[in-house]
Amino acid sequence: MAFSVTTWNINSVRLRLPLVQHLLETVQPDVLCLQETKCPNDAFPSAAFRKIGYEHMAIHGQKGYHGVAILSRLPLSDDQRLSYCGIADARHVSAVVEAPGERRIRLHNFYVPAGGDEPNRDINPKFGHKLDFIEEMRGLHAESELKDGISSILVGDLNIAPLETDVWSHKQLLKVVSHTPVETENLTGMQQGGAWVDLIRTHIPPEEKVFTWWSYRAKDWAAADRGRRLDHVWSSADLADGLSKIEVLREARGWERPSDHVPVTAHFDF
DNA sequence: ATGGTGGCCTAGCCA
Repeated sequence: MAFSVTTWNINSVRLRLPLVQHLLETVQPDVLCLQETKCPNDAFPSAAFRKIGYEHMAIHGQKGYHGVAILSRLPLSDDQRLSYCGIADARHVSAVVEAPGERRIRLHNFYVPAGGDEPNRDINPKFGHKLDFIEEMRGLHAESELKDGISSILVGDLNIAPLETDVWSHKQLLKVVSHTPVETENLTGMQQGGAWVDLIRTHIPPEEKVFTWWSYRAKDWAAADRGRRLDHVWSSADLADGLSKIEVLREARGWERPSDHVPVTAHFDF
């Protein structure tokens, strides 16, 4: 039984609607999780997605900033929108997908705060917010619903590149927000404490560099290749064995009017 | 080198 899920920080779903449609028509994932939709719920382009077979949606948007959405060809149920750090930002949406083989999977879709420029919470409240957000995410466990027969997948733009090979230069980025030790330790601590499996890294060995984001500010993003792996696909251990392929769509960074993030797809064969 | 580019809330934030 095949099942696939894609995560993509789209940086405005309305501006890049044609790119999302192209992805859905070519990659054809069962589920697409978007971040930074930057779109209030009543302006979300639901009809366009329904028209190409993605009839089930769980959206959590707000005006101008953040925003997450789950689009699915398979039925969704029990959607939830969690609030972190007591702030009502649209940074999380979750739903249970009815996957093939009567498998039920809880999908969590996150947009973690970027954290500002200065990696010091005493002078930069955004960095403190990011650390607190990750700390609160520790409460989310991969096996929390397994007793009810529900497996878990956590995806999204976590804005942290944990491994040395998740950035173009480990040394040069140690003091750059997204790759500081306090962030990377907190993120890997969350994986261990919550028993999440980093699916990208089960298929791409830690010796190999892998990036999902390249800054808009580079003159030539491909030539410089100064990327970071900010986007993640994690799962509960019971699903990890079923992973058949991980696809990081690097070419999407070269599309017309691209997002600065590329889609990552996990293919399962249960 | 303290820039650079891009999106939305028109112009200052945020990434």
